[in-house]
Amino acid sequence: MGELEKLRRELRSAGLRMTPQRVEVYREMIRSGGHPGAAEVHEGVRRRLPSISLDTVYRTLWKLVELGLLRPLVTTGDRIRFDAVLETHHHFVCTRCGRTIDFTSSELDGLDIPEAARRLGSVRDAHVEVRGICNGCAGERKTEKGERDEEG
Amino acid sequence: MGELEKLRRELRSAGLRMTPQRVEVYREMIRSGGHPGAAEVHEGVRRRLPSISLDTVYRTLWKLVELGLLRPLVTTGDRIRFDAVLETHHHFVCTRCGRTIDFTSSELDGLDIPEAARRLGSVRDAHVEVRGICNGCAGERKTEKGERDEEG
DNA sequence: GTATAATCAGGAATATTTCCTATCTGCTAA
DNA sequence: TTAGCAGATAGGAAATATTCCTGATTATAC
Repeated sequence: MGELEKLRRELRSAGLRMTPQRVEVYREMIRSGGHPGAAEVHEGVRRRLPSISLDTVYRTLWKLVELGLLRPLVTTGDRIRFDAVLETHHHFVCTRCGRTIDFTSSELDGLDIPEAARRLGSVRDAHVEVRGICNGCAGERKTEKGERDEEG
Repeated sequence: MGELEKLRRELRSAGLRMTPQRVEVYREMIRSGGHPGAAEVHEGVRRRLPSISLDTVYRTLWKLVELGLLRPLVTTGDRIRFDAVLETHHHFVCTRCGRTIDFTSSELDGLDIPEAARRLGSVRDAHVEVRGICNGCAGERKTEKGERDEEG
């Protein structure tokens, strides 16, 4: 299914409108492939919708999270970053620099959700968050805390 | 091992000092049992160290994250929340209200980390994040976005 | 004990995120 | 196809969380 169809379907089933702003924010998230923050998304979408406001970007991003199309990441303290939920993937989070790196794993997909979790609500999906020190940080001897910000 | 011993060990091996502020911030995190933000921790610690500054609380929380003793949560947009990494537990995150609920699962503990993740750096731990709609939100028909804030 | 590098308190500064509201628009039903 | 309306947007203002800066203090190794 095309990604826009997915968007259309989710918006529809939630009784929300398919506006150009919503379409472009979602497309920008997919196109970026990474974990952009609201400001990056705003900048990207402006190329197509020059007058879109930052507030709309924020509202839209959170709305898409609610619809399950995006996922906010573990915070790194600098800003909120988002991740497009496309095929299943998992995250390696570096506790030193805060970078979140995607990886895939067929073993981890299809992980079955234990009863203890299902009891808490209706489950939509699950993913694994692995924490540790990334190779980049392990290499450089000293990493200032200020670098928590960076992310690819 | 006592939690304070763990703190002492981690601080030591990182060449950091064991200050009363660090001890109390960590103890407060453990005592809270939940997912407090910096302001709550500050308030709690003040009972024992009335003059501790909010800035110190922030610095200490991030330092403890770096040491692997705390974990920042998936953001909900309002503030950064932290989780003490004690016995292994996992998270159910409600995409509607943003609440993060702990659950335990012996099946999910001891999940083995795939090569694809180990390649990215030195792994410390892993946990599963299940997403869906919590029972609370499923009950109330309408949930305003503003409620993303709340958390127990 | 003492030297010394690290940490602290407090307030100021920054930046991100959200709020407000008049205006506009996508969607549905006729 | 079009009218009507609930819902969405823009733009700037406001709130709030987070970090930075400095002189003073403190924990630890020796």
